[in-house]
Amino acid sequence: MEQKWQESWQDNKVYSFNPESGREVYSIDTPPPFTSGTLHMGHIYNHTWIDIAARYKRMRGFEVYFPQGFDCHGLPTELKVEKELDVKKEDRELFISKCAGWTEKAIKRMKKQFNDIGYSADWSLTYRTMDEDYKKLIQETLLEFYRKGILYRAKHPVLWCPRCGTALAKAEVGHIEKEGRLYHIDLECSGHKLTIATTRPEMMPACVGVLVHPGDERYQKFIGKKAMLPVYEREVPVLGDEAVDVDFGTGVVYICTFGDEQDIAWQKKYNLPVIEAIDSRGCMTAVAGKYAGLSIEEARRKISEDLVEDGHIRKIEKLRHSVLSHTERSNCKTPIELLPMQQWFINVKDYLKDVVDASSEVSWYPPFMLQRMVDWTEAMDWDWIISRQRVFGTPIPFWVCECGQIMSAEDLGLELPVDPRGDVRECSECKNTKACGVGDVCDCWIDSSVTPLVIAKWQRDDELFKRAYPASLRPQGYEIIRTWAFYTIYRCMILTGETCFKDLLVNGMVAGPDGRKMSKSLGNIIEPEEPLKKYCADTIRQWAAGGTLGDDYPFSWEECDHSQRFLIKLWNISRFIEMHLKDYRKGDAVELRDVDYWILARLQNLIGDCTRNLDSYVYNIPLTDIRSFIWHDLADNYLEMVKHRLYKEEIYGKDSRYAAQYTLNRVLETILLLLSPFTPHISEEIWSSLFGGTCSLSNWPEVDEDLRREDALGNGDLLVELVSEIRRYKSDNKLSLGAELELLEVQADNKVASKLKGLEEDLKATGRIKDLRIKVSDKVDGFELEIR
RNA sequence: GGGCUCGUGGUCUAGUCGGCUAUGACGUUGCCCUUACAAGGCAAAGGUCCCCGGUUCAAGUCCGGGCGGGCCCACCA
Repeated sequence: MEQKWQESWQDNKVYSFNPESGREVYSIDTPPPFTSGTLHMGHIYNHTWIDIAARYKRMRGFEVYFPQGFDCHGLPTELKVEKELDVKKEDRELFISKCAGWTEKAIKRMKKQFNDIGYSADWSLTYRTMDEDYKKLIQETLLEFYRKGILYRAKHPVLWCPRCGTALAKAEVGHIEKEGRLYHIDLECSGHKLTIATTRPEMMPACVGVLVHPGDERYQKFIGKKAMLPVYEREVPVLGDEAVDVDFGTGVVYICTFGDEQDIAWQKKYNLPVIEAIDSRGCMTAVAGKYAGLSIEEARRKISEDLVEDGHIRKIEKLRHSVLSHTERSNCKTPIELLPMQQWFINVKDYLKDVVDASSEVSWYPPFMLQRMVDWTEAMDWDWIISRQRVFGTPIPFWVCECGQIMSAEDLGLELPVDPRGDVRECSECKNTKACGVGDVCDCWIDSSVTPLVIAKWQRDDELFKRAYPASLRPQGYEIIRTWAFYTIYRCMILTGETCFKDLLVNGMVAGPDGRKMSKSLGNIIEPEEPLKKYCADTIRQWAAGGTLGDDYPFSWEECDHSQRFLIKLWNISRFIEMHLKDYRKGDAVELRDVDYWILARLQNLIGDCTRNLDSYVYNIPLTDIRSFIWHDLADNYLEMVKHRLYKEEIYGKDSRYAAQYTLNRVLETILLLLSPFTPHISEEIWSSLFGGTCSLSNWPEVDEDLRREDALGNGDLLVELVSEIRRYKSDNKLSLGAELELLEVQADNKVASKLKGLEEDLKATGRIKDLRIKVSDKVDGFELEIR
């Protein structure tokens, strides 16, 4: 029946945002998944949390603003279109339309998957980063950054992926540990051998200096001299610098433009020339002489062979080291080169303190995740390279003339969005028709890092913006704190002067059933189709709710089994209750018994605990508590202890039966409400047949303090304990639980005896006892039983 | 190397402000069809709470040190 409810929710627009309701808006800045064509378990996990939050807040009386967008641009789509549809990038317009078409289909599939788990987003609010409106807004923000002087174009060594043929941001690269070689190469220096150690001999043509530590006695004498490079017969200065590690390799390092970030720092510090030895395809340039045109790996092999042959190599040792590689949002893993290139940048370095301040204003769940943001921000030493040499992306709205003049779409009086690629304009400076539209597109994070503005309709709908910005909640995984969270906080702060969200809910990653990170090589990947085929959505949702804030969480078939069994149990409980509520009429005067007060008191505690936890985005504990209450307190104990009152009105009286009905009705009503955010389908199904109306739009239950009676808790617990003793006796004596007992004699102290006064009837009936005797005795502590 | 985080029966897990016999699930074993449910119920076995030290009347919990995972960052050219 889940599909029935999903369709009903969608068709009747049950969860549509209503700006007229007058309720306080609770807006959710949901993560737009990349449109790969399918959701993975991580999405199921994360978005179930989001949906629980949305459903809970709705029941708490908020007007929940719950859009779901899609992040469309990206290299994987380009690669798929090239391969599957055999369309070439060079045919730009066709290529882009094919990418868009492919993405449309992907979104359709992914949207269905969202609906399959009972996702309560308002699909009329969906945004897609490839839409014209969306690109328009992105370009507006870029122009604003340009006007503020934060967006600039410059030639600078950039992180370059030779395989993907594009510049990358720091956040897109990481280190991969690899087995490499450390080459010890002799250089000639005033009649002596000076031996450098390097992992990259192919960088030799770009060598512009040799460095030693100024305190290193072995090499002090060389400082200020010139060293002769083998093969190239070129002299470079020998310099002394504190940053050289005397213990690594030979303690002599050669600096090349550019081998790593340290080279950039040294080149700047000593004002050394820049030699570009590697081109954008990852091949050696003309300066490499006889190695020109070779790939990096070929050149490395070749030059090391030549150096060995000529006797310049003293030693080659194996070395495990980390290689900067293209690791994020791509399975490319190609080593990164640092190439000086004209690129577009956004100045972040001058705003890092503001980002830290803004991040600190956000309430982080769990709080320690703030530290990750602070660490990342404080370690940031590069501006953000936003240009990508790709095709399917948001174009950068500028024209650059050969003379160096830059003109924005605004300068040209053009309406956004624009696609300047291939467009040539007259330069406003030199008046030549040589201003070419920028051929690059934006980094995907440029698209996605203004989602709080997009959803709140920034500069489009001031009324909505006032109510929906800052977003109430930003849910996301910890792996994109340094990207999505960082960039969003930064850009929205620049654009609005405000921190863009109030609460930041951080989830961990979904691990495989073996507890290890899901990966192809471990063969432990679970696709959502698999569990969704076997279990229903309310089951998967319970699994997802079991995760803890910020922690990685394994997928578990056992947990699904248990969750599924719980649903069946709940179904049977409600069937039982429904059966006994057929003739129940609400509103008559009710005289509750001790056991009734007991279950109702426990229910009040449950409501309080659940509310407290859900308010701080903790889901695993309340779900466990609710399930335990239903299974054990309600089903195992309460139901068994009131059956006699329900079935035998002629013995126990009409009032007693009515009190039990009243209690059952109230308990069932409340637990369905508590469960609704977690298991909306079954809650709705039972609710609709028993109570009418829409469970998930009802008010969240409030604690009734009058029912929170300590004495009722104590009395009920005593009854549970006694019943448990009787069950143990029957179990030990291989009797069925329905077997009648001749005698139960309770020796009780005064305290227990007085508690038992209101429980005798229930004890006798539940235990099937013919003769119940209670004797007050000061010899016992609590109670002692004699059973026959 | 730095930061964060975790370590609880065979496996996973709860444990707030230190407080009685350490929670629950899965699995295992025995028994039982209880006028909702055998996809159930009742019960049993199973623990040096990673180790060492400290604070305290009292430590799984707080502090210090160590060991071992995980994640992030930085790197060694």
